[in-house]
Amino acid sequence: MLAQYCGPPMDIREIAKRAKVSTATVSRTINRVPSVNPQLARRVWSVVEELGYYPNTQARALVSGKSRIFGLIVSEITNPFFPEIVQVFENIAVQHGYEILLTSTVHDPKRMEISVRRMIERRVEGVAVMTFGMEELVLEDLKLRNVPLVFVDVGPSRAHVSNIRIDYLHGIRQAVQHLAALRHERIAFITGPLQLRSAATRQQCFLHCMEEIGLTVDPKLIVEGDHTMEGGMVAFSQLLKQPVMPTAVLCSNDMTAIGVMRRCHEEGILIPRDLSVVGFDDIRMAQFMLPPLTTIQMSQAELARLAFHALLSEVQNESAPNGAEYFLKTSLVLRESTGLAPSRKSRPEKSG
Amino acid sequence: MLAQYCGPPMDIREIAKRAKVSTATVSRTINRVPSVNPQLARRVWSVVEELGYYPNTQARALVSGKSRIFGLIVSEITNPFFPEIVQVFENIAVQHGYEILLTSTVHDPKRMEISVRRMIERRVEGVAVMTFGMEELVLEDLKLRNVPLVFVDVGPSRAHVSNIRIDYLHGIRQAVQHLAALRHERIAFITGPLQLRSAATRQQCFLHCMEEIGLTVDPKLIVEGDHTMEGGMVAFSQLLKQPVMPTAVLCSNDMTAIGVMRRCHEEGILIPRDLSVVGFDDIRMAQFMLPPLTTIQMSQAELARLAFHALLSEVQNESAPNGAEYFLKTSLVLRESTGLAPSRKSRPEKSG
DNA sequence: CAGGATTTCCTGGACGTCCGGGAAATCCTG
DNA sequence: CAGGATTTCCCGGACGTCCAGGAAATCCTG
Repeated sequence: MLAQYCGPPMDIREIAKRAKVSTATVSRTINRVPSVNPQLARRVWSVVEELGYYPNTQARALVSGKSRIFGLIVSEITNPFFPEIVQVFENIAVQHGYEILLTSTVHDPKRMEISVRRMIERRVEGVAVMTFGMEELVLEDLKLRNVPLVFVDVGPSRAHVSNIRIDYLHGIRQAVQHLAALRHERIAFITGPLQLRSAATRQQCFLHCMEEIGLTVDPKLIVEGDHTMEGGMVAFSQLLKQPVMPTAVLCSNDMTAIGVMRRCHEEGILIPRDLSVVGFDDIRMAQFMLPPLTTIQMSQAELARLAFHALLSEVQNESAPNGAEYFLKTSLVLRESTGLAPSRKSRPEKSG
Repeated sequence: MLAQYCGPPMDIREIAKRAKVSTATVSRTINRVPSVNPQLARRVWSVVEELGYYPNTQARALVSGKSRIFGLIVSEITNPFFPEIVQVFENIAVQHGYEILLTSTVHDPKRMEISVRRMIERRVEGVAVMTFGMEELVLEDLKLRNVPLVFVDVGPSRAHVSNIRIDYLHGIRQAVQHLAALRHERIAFITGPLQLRSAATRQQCFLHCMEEIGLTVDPKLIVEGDHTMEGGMVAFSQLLKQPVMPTAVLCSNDMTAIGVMRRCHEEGILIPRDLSVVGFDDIRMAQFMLPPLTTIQMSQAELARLAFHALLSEVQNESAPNGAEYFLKTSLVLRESTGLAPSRKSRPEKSG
């Protein structure tokens, strides 16, 4: 039970006084150093529980030089892609006694700069940069201080800088071949913002996979989106202006695909009867769409796990001399937004 | 420009030495105390910039007794309701020089307990509890320490405990009257988990508003959901078993409504032709649905703002003696998931 | 130029914790 | 029971910063 004691000096000294031992003994007790007399330890513990004493992390951090905080930089928490990353990252962090300092730069360099400053001031032990290819200059500050970093896709090979390389090709190839198997030939691609390394890579993979199976890509069927739903709608509107419609659209991410679906709904285009749609990311929302979205999965949970362990092994000095590399696969998950290509003459009816 | 200097002791002492002043002067300089000679100040600043020095927050916290951290407890980050709260809360916090310690108890008391412990260890200056009516026992620990708290809906009137009271009635009344105006009479309600204070209140408001305009509520049309999409699907399946279908469904939150829409899609029930659906929360996803979901808005941004400022005025000792109260309105936003009630004769057929 | 009033700076301690070195207590051995 | 080897504990200092109080330098006034 917690006592009524409320006086300010609820510190290790107070505990020591009440347990009639020195502060050092209290310290060793709560840190479970074995060389402390069990009887004393019990006395200490009982006082600790009675007073509801919790050690002061900042004091600990100060003397140990370890803040036990990791920074986590994402581009936008409200982007449905990120919450699960945050969730999983936080879970694991807590399990390992770490706290996380979360920041969402809303693609704003100034916010990025501020957040880097915050992280340095709090003396984070490492930072996971989940912005997918925005190689930010401000991060130089962190590198100079030898703060371990982990990037996705883009990141220099350097000491204390790890990288998670994503195998976009695998999932995209599956998607393209899936569409091809369904007799699709005019396959459109809506890209992300091309300054994003990951978005550029996805496009290249698409082109590569099409070529691989001998399908030609009409350049007019490649349009640029911005990874938002609105961008997806706009991009798809452009596609609608084409003399010959594509029969399938592959999107650089799920939000784009959702925009496409929305636009289709407005236009009375039925998915998958008239058009097949494939997304990328497999955000949770994808399975909630009507129809549920076929998409290429890139496990957010796994990504978070990799990022955390990359940082953890850096701080535990198990680091590779020149930055470790981790790999994450992507793969197609089939749902209901893809179907047989409509024949050019007569549109086949959806069979139940 | 940052120097190549990388030695560990990058502290206030190092700056003092290089600027040939005492540490106190450096401290006062970076804290912008006016009583420092401008010439010295410039010398200090130039050294600070040159070395890229950032003061150590934990040392500051230790001596000042202020961690400049607020805790933020949400039920689930992956629940689309919360990311925007987190986003806005974080924004304002940073503007005020605060950091946030985020925790999502996944409705797990043990996780809640751990997170409270983490917060106490980091000596948070206040905690916003955004779990909507889970009055948690573990929070006693925080109250005992006089840590300012802010709750939504539920929370004792006590010193250092503020409350945000949500006016559910306003929005729900608008929704009910909107449906009534569209000739709906058999209106169903899918509740949330009833141990949640906010969910129970929403249900009561619904009943009240129906009675208010002389509509009777068939008890069979009140079914319990759990605020998830799956729960919404199950609940709606129950409604489908009724001899007479409702013509409209009001849901305790948007995810539930999305579940209903999904089930309708499977059953070939067209929204809004055969059934009108209204959600609650106005999460961003609501406008992405097909058709876009009519829902009752409870501004997440405003909620976050209120919560932050409640804590801020507590730490600034502008606190009301017995806990302040804040109020947040709700109101209907019309989209496309509601329409005229279908005539009573023709029941919607399953279209295959 | 003396004397006091200000301004401006520095010294020394404190915040809460942990660590190294050494002192005291305990045990074992002969 | 003496002597040494362990175990178990305490004292003093340190982490990086801020603050109180006092010393030094500067200014003003008569």
